[in-house]
Amino acid sequence: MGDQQEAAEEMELRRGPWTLEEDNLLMNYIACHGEGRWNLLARCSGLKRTGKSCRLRWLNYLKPDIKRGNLTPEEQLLILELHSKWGNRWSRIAQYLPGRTDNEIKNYWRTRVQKQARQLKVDANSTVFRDAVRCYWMPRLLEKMASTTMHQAADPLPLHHGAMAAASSLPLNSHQQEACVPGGTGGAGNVYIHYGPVDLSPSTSTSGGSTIAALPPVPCFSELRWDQLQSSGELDGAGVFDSEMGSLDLDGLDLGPAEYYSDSTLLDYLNSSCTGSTMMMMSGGYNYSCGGATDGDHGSTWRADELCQAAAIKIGEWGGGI
DNA sequence: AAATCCGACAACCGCATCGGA
DNA sequence: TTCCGATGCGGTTGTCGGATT
Repeated sequence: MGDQQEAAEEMELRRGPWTLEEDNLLMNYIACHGEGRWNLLARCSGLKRTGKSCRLRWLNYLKPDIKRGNLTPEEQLLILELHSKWGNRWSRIAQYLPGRTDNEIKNYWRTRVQKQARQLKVDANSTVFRDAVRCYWMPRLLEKMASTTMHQAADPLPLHHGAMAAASSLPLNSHQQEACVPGGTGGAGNVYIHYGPVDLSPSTSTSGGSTIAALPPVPCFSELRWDQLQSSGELDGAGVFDSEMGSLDLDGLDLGPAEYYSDSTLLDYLNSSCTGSTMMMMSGGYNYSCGGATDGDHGSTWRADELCQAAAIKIGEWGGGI
């Protein structure tokens, strides 16, 4: 009898895509009772779903601060960097991309990044592919970011003010709030500004305060948790965003000497030993400086457009469009 | 115009971990 | 200390819509 009843209840459980009515039920219940206790929620809300399903639907789709739309080049860059460090730790990576879910990041990796690896006929976790990402994909993303920034700089609309206001109104979870106040490193560098698919209407500028207004206009990186990573020591110097200076220093993005971009095949380059270089992108001129890190000498310097042009050529030779 | 392919993403499943009794 | 339910995480599958043939 008990088994039959359980089986009958099992039969009633809904699966597959959520309907608008189910979404409304779930949102209303959470609005009244808050998140958590998912099994209780599933029983009491009238939803014929498992607690797991309710939790997933809320976290991945219904939660108000979920960000919609394509991943920005900045977000892609951060995913590549963090994945190279942590592997498939999707939830951990997601902590550093506000509004993005682990599921979304995982899907991005599987559909975009692994696709590139397949086209190149290498394993996505192989050293060769990781080096290819660092040497060619990341510069390409940086190029996109640079062009976006320059475009925004040329835009007469006061984008920054609207975005700052939007940022000030966006809630942070407890973990993120903690990260906003790293001990002993106060100052403007610890204030997060949200750019991207948020309401950029200047009319929304209500608060934000003088602290935000005093920030330098460095729109592309500010949304991400570079300084959270820096303050927590997570990157161990592998990627540091200096909010005050407005510069990004990605140690380990080994670009190698200039002749590699013209004279060598990519495989020759990847097979060569050129580790430990430092790549630095300055917010003003977008210059990359490359060279051996052992002596602290950054060597020769190229402009971003030159470098990315070379990278794009190499990517084209490989037949791997980004 | 119809059929097929393919990419993107939502959703499910199994396992691991955590925390309270 | 052990058990068990709740929750979290990562891998995988299913579905849908746009692109291509």
